[in-house]
Amino acid sequence: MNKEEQVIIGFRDILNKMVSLNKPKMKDSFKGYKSSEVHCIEYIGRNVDSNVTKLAESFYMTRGAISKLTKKIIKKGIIESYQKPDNKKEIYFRLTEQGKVINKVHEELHKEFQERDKAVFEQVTEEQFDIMLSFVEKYSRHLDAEIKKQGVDITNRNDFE
Amino acid sequence: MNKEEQVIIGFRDILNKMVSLNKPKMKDSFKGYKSSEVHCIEYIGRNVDSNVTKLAESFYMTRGAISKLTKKIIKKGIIESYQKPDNKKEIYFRLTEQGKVINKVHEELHKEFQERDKAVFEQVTEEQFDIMLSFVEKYSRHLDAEIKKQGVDITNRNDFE
DNA sequence: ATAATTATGTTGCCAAGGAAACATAATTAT
DNA sequence: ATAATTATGTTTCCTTGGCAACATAATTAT
Repeated sequence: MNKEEQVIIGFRDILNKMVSLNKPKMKDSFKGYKSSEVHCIEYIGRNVDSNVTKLAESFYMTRGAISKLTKKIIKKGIIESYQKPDNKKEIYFRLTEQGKVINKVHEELHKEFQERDKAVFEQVTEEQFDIMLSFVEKYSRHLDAEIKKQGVDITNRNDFE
Repeated sequence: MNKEEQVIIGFRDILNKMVSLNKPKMKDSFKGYKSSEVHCIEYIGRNVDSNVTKLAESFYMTRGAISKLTKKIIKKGIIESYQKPDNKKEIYFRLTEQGKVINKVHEELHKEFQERDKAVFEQVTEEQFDIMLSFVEKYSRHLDAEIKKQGVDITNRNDFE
């Protein structure tokens, strides 16, 4: 296996391991809420005027799936939808008070995860971070260009190559 | 967003974009076979004495899911199972002739993907690769240790934090 | 030797999410 | 101004895969 593959597969494994580790904790902290729901809350908490399309693009999921997910958490009273007077098409989401509480807990958990992995990141120098970020940006832009070239819809599930 | 997050989220996006790009190509090349099936074929082609458990660990999926998946592609005649005389418990898989053909096509496709992204990787120096690989290895080992510490089962789905 | 534990694989049930068809609003072309 | 195209969101149908209970084989403890 060459180094290109090693980097990609290495990061895929890291991401999978992080999920394996974080999911049970998430479950404990958010009795009654699914992790997908919590992610949704997180995104809506961070981004004003979130809508189905933006969520779908960010999560690499279909609009259909997001539509169902948001409907479910609206019913639970965690988020609410609203529209703007000059646009009858787009439907935006924001957190309810209850949602803000959950988001707070989630942020705490995030800090706990960062704390857990601090030892690893402390060993990484600024320069090394920049090298990785530069690679990420270049590769991401390259893939964006290819996606555009081939007219692909990126809103699909993540099960990796 | 700090650099730690940027690196992780950046790689997550890259992986998702790669899937978005590769999936349609896979579909075209393997009419009748799902991408999950092709991955399974690839793994079995590369690793002798593959079994349900090893596949599950490699794909971060449950044994149950792999059990169903392998049963399906056995029915299609792409792989076959066998056992060893001294072990009545473990069931191994190998490619059939038909499976080998598919695997060949898949390898070609892989080369095509590498060719597509060559421009990006050519810009990465050996030293930069090593920095990324060193990070990947350290982080991976750290997560392994945490997983062990918490007694987590890693065979679960990949939908990222 | 026997019992308890662990490893491996399978099955049924259920939830999550993709695909595609659809409805409606907004934008662009003519 | 009108038609065609594009963007956004929803719904139905179906597949995938997790979960948990289970069966059986192998290993370890007693």
